[in-house]
Amino acid sequence: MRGRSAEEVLEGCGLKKTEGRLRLLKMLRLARRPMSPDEVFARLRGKGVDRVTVYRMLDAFFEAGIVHRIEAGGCRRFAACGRVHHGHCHPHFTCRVCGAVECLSDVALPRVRARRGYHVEEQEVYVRGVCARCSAAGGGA
Amino acid sequence: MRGRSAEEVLEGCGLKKTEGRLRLLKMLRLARRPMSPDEVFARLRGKGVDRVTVYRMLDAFFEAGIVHRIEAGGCRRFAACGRVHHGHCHPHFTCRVCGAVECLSDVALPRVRARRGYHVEEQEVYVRGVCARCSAAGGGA
DNA sequence: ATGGCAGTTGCAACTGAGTTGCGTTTGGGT
DNA sequence: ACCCAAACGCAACTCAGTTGCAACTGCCAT
Repeated sequence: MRGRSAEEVLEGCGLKKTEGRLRLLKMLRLARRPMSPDEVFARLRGKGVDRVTVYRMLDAFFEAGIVHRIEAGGCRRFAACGRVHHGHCHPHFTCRVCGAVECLSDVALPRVRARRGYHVEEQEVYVRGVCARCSAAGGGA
Repeated sequence: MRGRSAEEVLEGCGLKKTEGRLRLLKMLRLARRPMSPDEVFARLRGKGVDRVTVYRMLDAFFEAGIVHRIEAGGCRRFAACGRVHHGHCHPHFTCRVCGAVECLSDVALPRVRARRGYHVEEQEVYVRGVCARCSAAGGGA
């Protein structure tokens, strides 16, 4: 996925290249961290994009596998952080102080072994704590 | 915590022993699997317990550390599954077919190492798939 | 035992994320 | 250029969870 333009990515998965989608996809790729639908909507405000459309675009991206979805921080978040597909997973870190969410793409993820008879399909790991910036600012106290 | 009566548990953490709390705590301990506030409310229906009170009792139990809270399956769930305290964690399994959630208390949980400067406080692991019963019934197909 | 009060509860109204229905617009294949 | 499924905007709705407030009740001190 990295190295391909937003246009190519949309084309490659059969999604129409509308102005809103291109804008959203580029935004997510630049953000490099999971964004909530609300954050997305706030940034698109004034561009004539509806709240519902944001949800639908994000869902479409997720369905197409070009974005991954996490549930951290009380609401859903979406991220385009390379090599994304269904079932893919890496840990996500949520800062208790500033609320920021990050993908720990570089952290190895040990898979839980299934119990007898169980069929594991995907796995998510959420880590909560204080991020480096807030720690340095004494926010962890 | 195991081996102590519900009354002793409440007493031990400074919570008043009201009829509703005792009933709820006993229910959670018998359930042995995470229950959503709604499931709890459904079971207490007719007992004159308000929906808001259910939320508040669950929060109080969680604050007191006698119950743990997970976010699996789109809504919050609470479980009293022994040896519970803040920051404690074990994987939780959600069945894609029947929606049931289980604690995998017996599964070893490898901890994610923090990045430089980060301060990890708690970690949750969610596993999604098909449970043994649904697999056997062919639900995973 | 009883009096007081902080902790707890019930009710009603609210919030905020996400969904649904439907009529209109538009990308892109022919 | 034409057409139609896909995409969009709007409005109204659902559902989980929260807040404010008045009434009630464990439980501790007297």
